[in-house]
Amino acid sequence: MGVIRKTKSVEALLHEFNTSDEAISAKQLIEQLDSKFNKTTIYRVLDKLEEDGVLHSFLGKEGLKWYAKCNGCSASKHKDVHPHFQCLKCGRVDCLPFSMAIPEIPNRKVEVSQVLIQGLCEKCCV
Amino acid sequence: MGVIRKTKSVEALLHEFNTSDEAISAKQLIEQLDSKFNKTTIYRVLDKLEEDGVLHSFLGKEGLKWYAKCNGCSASKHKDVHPHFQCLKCGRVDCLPFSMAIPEIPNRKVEVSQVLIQGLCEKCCV
DNA sequence: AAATATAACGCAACTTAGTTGTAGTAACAA
DNA sequence: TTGTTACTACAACTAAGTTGCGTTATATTT
Repeated sequence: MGVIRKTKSVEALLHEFNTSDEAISAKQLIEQLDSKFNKTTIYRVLDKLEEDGVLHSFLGKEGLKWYAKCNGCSASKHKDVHPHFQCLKCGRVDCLPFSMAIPEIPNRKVEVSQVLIQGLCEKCCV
Repeated sequence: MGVIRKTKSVEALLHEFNTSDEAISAKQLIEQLDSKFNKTTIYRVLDKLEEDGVLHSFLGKEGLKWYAKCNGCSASKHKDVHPHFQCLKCGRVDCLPFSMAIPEIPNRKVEVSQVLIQGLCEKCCV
């Protein structure tokens, strides 16, 4: 399937991701768009956008789900191994612009990988 | 602080981690020891054991919290960069016995890192 | 342009991992 | 054995995310 209809919620969410390169958590989107859309809608649209390969998702600290625009990654072969960076001070998350090599492991089949690096971001480092 | 008193719950939890090298999720421990201990107790003892450097924790898929015995990692300098492997079929999780180099990032301060690799484990690969 | 099919939506109720407050209990030192 | 206080159980809560379903909106067909 995928995103078929161009509805207001789809456009609003895409707009959020187009105005910034940072990752956005589902929680944050729900808070931000609370007056306009129901949280169920937001979760479902995010699911769809991920299925379509428009966004990819990952878990930040405390198990919150984050979404970011897919740049290199296709919907079919979704083997993103670029790390995500979460600032421990301001909470912001972004995708780091390089790949990390995930090693093959004897007798196991690697399918997906997630690297979460935590620390202080540029702004909070000063 | 740390684990001060040798209570039944502390012993029972340590026993679980000593009889296997696999990681165990908080959820699983609560199910397993449900008749013996309250879930609050289990969460609190796990916290303590982690503070003490006896266990380390990380998030698996779906944001569940997993715990595993600390082998190399000291309580003070807790920069584990060994990957964790979660089997997508049977759900089992373990620590992979090698370290991964987490790169330094310009203008950022890396503090902790987490690598979660998902795929098929030895048993489910066949 | 109206009719139709169905994808998408809002709402409310639910699920569940994890947390908090508190009064009672048990570990351990004196 | 007594006193301090760390630890525990219980119940009530929090919050992210999910589910079911009747209604609405999109896009296709006539």
